[in-house]
Amino acid sequence: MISQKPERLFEHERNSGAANRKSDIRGTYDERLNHILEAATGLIARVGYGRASMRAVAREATVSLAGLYHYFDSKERMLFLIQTRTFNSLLNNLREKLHGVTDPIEQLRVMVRAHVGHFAANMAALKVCSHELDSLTGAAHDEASRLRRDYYDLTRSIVDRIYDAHTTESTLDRHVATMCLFGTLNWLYRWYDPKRDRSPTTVANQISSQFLHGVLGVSSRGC
Amino acid sequence: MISQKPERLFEHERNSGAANRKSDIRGTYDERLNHILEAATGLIARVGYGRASMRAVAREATVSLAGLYHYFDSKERMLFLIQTRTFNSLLNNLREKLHGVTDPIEQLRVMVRAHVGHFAANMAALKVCSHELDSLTGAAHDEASRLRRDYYDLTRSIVDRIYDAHTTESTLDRHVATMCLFGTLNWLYRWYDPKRDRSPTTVANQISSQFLHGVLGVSSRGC
DNA sequence: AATGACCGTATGTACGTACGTTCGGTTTTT
DNA sequence: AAAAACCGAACGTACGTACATACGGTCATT
Repeated sequence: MISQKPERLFEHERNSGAANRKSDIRGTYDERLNHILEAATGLIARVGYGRASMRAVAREATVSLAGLYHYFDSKERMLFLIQTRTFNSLLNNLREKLHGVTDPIEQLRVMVRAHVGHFAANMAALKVCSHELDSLTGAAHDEASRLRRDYYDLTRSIVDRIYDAHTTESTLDRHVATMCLFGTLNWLYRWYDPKRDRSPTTVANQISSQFLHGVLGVSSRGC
Repeated sequence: MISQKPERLFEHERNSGAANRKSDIRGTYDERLNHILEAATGLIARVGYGRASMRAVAREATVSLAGLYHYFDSKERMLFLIQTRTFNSLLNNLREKLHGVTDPIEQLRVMVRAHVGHFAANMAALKVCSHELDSLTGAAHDEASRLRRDYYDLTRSIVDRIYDAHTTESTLDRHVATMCLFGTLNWLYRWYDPKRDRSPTTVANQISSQFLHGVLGVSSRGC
């Protein structure tokens, strides 16, 4: 675990107990942190992490430059928080949607649908996570990688089950197949605009269908 | 067209005619420019365009900082040259390999093989082209986009022919299908290491097989 | 009920640094 | 001697971060 600053997130609520707080027009600590992170996410998605200066983030979030450093002690930690939150919500969302689904093929459809849906609802965040993978260093990079790895493992286990259940013998490498899927999904931010293009569900259906036929069709059993 | 500095590239060769040049241990103008661009490409691929300082590029290319500006008048133009050259060689290579191939399915196999092969031989350059798409601005950005667009159009025309020849009616969006393929290909730089993993040919075969089965299998005709 | 120590939140300002670029000059090549 | 190639040193700027400070609440003590 990494922690060195307030960032209590969900630890002891201030003004604890009383639901009616008179002060604090701007909301709780977490709400304000969220607001800042959302502003930062949008800006980074637009201009990239390197070119997103803390001054610009502050302007975007209507906070003073120094005020930012009350919520995180460095720019890199800000990016870390963005990535961590996004990946956690991606993972939790997927685990939840997967609950009760047993057919591997349906599991994959659920996974793709969840991912595309999550993308459509959080384009900026997913763009940042896809594009700024290596902007973190040291322990922060490791922890973010661990989260990404969890997401991969979960998806990979679905792919494995599909192979095991439907394929007699196959020349396809499962890692390659999984990475192809991730490529398709992580590249979305380069071209897909849910507002302009077909609906997330439609796109998700096409992606899973193509992937499933691609993987199953290549096996010696045909369709 | 964009040009405003020497960058003669292939214009009047100096030392023309004589193959035996006594001077110039360091080679012709183009050779030295290439050397610098290659050094820059490697560095940018490693640390990203934003963090690749001109000082570091100069060090990497064993040129003085000011010496760089003899070859291009700005950092952005350096990136532009890298992207332009890579895309041009990608396109020319593909057009050449496609020559004489008429079967659309074989055309797609050729395209994927060419791309993966080109990637394996120029990992750093393709990484830079995939990752720093939007680091160019203005006219340079437009011209790079145009090249990318040409590459897309060429691939898209193959996909179209596949659909037209082998599909009676299909619910699949051709643009989506093409972008999925590009996602798979452009994401290679995130995970594929030809030295460690399976050979480029093997990976290319798997990618094209999956894609073809994915696209054809979904059509109502089955396999 | 009033006091005062304390904490969370927020700000303005300044520091040091690293960056892209330029300039004037020197060396090398033709 | 002219031109091309190259360089050291500097300039201006924009950045991340640190510092000193201020305001408003909370709460134990008086």
